[in-house]
Amino acid sequence: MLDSSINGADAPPSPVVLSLSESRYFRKSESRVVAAGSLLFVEGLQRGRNAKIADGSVCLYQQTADGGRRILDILGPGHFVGPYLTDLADCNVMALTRTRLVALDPRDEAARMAAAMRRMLSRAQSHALLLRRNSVSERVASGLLDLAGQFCGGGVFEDEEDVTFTLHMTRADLADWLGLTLTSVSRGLNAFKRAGLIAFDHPKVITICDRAGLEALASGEAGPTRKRLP
Amino acid sequence: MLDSSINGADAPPSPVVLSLSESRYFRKSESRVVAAGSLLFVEGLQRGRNAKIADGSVCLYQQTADGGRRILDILGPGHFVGPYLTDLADCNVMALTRTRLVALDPRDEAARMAAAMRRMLSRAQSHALLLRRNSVSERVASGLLDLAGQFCGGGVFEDEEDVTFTLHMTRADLADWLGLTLTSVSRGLNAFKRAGLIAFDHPKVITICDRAGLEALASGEAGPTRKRLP
DNA sequence: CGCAGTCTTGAATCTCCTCAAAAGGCGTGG
DNA sequence: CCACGCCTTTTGAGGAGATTCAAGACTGCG
Repeated sequence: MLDSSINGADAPPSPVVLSLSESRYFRKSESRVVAAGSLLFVEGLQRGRNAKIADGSVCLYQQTADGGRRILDILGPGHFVGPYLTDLADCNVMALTRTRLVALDPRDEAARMAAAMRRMLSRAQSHALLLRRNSVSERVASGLLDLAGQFCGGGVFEDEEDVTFTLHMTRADLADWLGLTLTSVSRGLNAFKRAGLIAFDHPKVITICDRAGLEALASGEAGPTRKRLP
Repeated sequence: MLDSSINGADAPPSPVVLSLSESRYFRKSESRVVAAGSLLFVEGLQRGRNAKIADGSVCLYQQTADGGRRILDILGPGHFVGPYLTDLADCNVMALTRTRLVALDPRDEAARMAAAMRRMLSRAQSHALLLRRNSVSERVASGLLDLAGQFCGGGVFEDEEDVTFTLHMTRADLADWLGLTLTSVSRGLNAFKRAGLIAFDHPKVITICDRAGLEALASGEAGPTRKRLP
């Protein structure tokens, strides 16, 4: 699913496995392009360097015993990856597309990592809250808004114009992240499309047309189909 | 729900709201008993002290706009509470029973908080993984095992003997935490009881009889009722 | 062009939720 | 001490929504 999902114009034939602990690949103040589908960190790797995502997209996942993958989070530019994340709960990080990482200044690495940890904790709690709600619409809408906020080009995401971004993942990955099935995600996206909330011709290029409507669905306002606590 | 759920033998008539930022209530190397249902931190309180739970039970929750509560986590002895948690995502901490807190030695507070943050991030990710699985059995089994590990008396939880612990929360709180409804939790618990996995006469005192069986259900092995990725 | 993987869509099943009512626990007050 | 009321818990019947199974369209690539 995740492997070979993106078609880089000049991507190397085999994915480049890049371990940040190998300094020849990654030195201070050096940036390096990582091919799509490549593992940034191999499982159990203790040593390594923390780095900031400059461009591209990365997913934080967990390998299960039966060979399946559990996507915990999708991280775009501005997020930090590295041992501070992967050391904890035997998580791995994988690039979903061509991703450029930049090293951190060792002088303020500690402070950056503390802030990144707080940010990731907040994201994990928000995601847990999202998964608590059972509705497909809420989950898909929330996921789209999260991705739009991360990949909407400049990062402003303020004006009322429609924002377009590319999904660096398949429907199956999206379903994995949102705790749904492939078919449910597809149905949800197409329902939003029919309702005029979003638009897409190519399945991977999504345009958000009615952001307010999506936010209403994401917060469970319009149509609390199922349970809601008083 | 959360309020006045526990009947302390000599609990004060009205819950004691205890803010750790008030040094007269909480000074270094001083421990204090907190009555059930009392708020440890009021919403938005920025200042305060981090502390370790010595005894009792505490829940980390989020207040929603419509007045509802969303329980993010249940924390027992050994966990740390304080601004490091509540500052992040407008979370609150509330005692579920008589809880004793102890202050931290300021010399190693920073290291303790970093470790506590990692631990909470790991827990949040695990909980998100749990909520991704839709089955009632998996969620209830996982929740019981988590609570048993936290409140099983000594903390060993290794021997094959049955372990008994008290639920410091109602079925509704459990359902809130696990992303289910009250009735589903009750059904799940009674199904486990009928199956001989657990036992309880009093609804709040649970005995785990077949831990291996619970773990099998928690991991989704026995009876993947719904979706499972290949 | 054909193939493999991805995406869409349909129909049937099944789980969980909603609504509802009854039983049990707990503290209060007579 | 027992009755009463409040809250919690249990259990039933019904229905809505998601999943499962399955087949067909689309994209990208060799």
